[in-house]
Amino acid sequence: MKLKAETRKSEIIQTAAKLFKEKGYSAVTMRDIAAEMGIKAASLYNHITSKQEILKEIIISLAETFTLGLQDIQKSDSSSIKKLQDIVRLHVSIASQNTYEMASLNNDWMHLEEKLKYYLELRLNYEAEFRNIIAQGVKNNEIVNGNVEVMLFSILSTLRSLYLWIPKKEELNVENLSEQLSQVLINGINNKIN
Amino acid sequence: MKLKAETRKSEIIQTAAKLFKEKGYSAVTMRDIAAEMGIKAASLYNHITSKQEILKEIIISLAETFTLGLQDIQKSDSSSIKKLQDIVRLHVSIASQNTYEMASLNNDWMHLEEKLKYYLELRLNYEAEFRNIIAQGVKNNEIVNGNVEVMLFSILSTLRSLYLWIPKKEELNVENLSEQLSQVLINGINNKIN
DNA sequence: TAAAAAAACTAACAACTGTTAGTTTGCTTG
DNA sequence: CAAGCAAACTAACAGTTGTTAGTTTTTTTA
Repeated sequence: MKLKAETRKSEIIQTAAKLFKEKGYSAVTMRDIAAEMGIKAASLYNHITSKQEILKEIIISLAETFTLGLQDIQKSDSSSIKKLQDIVRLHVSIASQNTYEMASLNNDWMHLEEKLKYYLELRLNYEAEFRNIIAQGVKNNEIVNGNVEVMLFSILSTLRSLYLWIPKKEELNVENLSEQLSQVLINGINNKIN
Repeated sequence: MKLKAETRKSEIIQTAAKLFKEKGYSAVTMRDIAAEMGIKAASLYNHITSKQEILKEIIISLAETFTLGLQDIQKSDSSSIKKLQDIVRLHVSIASQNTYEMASLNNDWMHLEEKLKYYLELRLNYEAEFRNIIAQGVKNNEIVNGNVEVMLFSILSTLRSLYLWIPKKEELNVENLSEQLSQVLINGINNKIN
């Protein structure tokens, strides 16, 4: 049946993502993935067409999830600060449910072949929309009149690294972490007494 | 002569680091490195003992540079905020001079073999010292009384990602970028009018 | 329970991997 | 200019890689 095949395929992808996080795409062999599942490498090909397909499925579906999430936020008529808080929550939420896949998205995108161009489009577009939200906030006087690129880079770097850090938190409360992270990213850590 | 051999060896390491940044350690072959230098793979072995040695040299020397830099800052009797500004400058400075090597440090450390344990020690120690500086600032009331782990993670993630972003800046003024980055990381981006 | 479908298996391939051994080239120096 | 040496070369190795073909086992379905 199609449904069961989909299930087995997704098990392979999940297993692969886990190994990709540990050693990177290139260092993981089809035999590694098979061994982790307790089968032989050749058996994988009953469910997938190539190693490359696994990587593509991991990265593209995750990248599209981010893109859709950001579009929703952008459409809303919230304040710029509120939009940034929503973006933080988006990243915490996605990263917490996809810690393995996030590693491939961050570190192995360059090994995409046919889909590389499409991925780069998604990423560039994502960054441009993010930048617009910050720039709009500066115009509004909601956000301090500083270097927009530095703000974008700073926030996005932190959000993109979440997957490395979330697994170490024993109790993960998405709402709580998002709140704390927004606080730090938006208001800084300085205790301005003056 | 010893001096000339050292030079050729460091050329190999630099070439390798550049390729490692593009595709990761595992995806770069000795033949790739050789081709980039216009020689054959076997010739590399007149200067280095293994592929593994190249990675070790890249990562360990960079990690030690960070460790030494942080120790200097820690020793000083500056305020906690000033120490954080110094750490930002340390990272901007090192990252701007080692954009290739930073990629290996961030993404390929798990492929270290004999030196893996030592690397993990250095990293854990670095994070602990960084955490202490923040915690001290909280005690001082210099830093807001929030979640120290979140602050540490947020700042360190940004600093560790600098190598991805610095090459895109046409004009790189270390002092200037450090200043702007400190501003964002420490004071946030919120334009508190109230 | 028999047929069909899904999922595993064995065996093998051609290409590629890091590395070694032995040899040749070309520059430096006495 | 001859000797010595650094640095390149060719050829080859044993192991690993992704993948295919063909076959057998297991599970599902009628």
